Amino acid sequence: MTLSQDQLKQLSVPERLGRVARQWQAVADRELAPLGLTYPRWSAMWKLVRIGDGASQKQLAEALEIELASLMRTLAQLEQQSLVVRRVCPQDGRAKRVYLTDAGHALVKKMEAKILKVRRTLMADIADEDIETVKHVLAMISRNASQMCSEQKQREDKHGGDAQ
Amino acid sequence: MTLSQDQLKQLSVPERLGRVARQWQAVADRELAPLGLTYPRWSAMWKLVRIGDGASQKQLAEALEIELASLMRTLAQLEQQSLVVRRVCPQDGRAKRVYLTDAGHALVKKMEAKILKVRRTLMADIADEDIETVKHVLAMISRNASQMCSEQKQREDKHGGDAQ
DNA sequence: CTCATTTAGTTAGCTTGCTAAGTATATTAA
DNA sequence: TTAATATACTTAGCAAGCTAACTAAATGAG
Repeated sequence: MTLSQDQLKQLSVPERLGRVARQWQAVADRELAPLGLTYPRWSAMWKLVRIGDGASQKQLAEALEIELASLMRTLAQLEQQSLVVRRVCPQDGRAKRVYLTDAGHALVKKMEAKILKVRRTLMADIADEDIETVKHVLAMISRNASQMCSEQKQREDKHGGDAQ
Repeated sequence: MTLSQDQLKQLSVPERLGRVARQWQAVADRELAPLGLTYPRWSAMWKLVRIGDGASQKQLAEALEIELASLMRTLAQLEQQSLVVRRVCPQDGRAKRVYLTDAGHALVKKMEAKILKVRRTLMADIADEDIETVKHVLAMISRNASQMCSEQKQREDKHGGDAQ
């Protein structure tokens, strides 16, 4: 797990992203484990509070930037732990709204300090303006990736779609 | 897959890391798919060439920054595709050295252009000094995470190890 | 030399991301 | 109204990271 400066230098940016993301997740996971939560579970609850209790599964998935299908399992687990409930939306019979239970709300309160602690520790000694630069660069990469991705899809449609 | 600037702003740094890493990997995966390769497979071959054909599995895993156990599956697949072979090291009967086959070498040559294309595209319009900043910040986070991780482990050992 | 410890590799099984395919409800067009 | 399409959810199964537990070879202490 320990990663020397030299080792890190040999990795290109994209490789480092995945590596550091995994590392961050592992640390957070370990910190939140005593509450009986894993990274995807608490992050779903945390995000739900931020976008508003009662959001639809679809909205929550979008906010978390994961596929709806990926969210299903996590919500099922949280529901089984009686931390959230899903109820059909009265306005739209297809949609289901997600609500924290009382136990869920209580747990979110306990989570908060730990999440902030992890974030503060991992970001220690990093200048604010450097963080802004990182955010900016990540946004650029993300945009470039989205663009390249749609170009790739077009290409595939061309080749698969018409067999000229 | 498309990610608006606004959406991205709502994600905190660690969340963005995972998100962007997954995006990068998806794009690269799609680009390399015509060669019959997935991200972990070509990146193992690519790294093997860079650290030297004939490195041990252990060394390769370290260079890739993944666990040896995670590498096993990938190497087994590559071996089945006849792109690499694993042979017991004559100097150390425990270790196995990994070598590219002729087909493996040929494929690496084909990969190169595509990998560089992806990297160039995703990094387009990003200033070199900003990239340096990103590398630096990622290294800091990584170090902070390693440190926090070992503290967490110590805590666990304390609690589990001796029941004082 | 012999036994204990370390190290490299391996297997098995978990997690959580993904895509693809299916169902039920809403919406739109004819 | 009815049929076609779109949307929200769901299920099933794949991919590749991880840890834990095991084997076999090497190393080191006595």
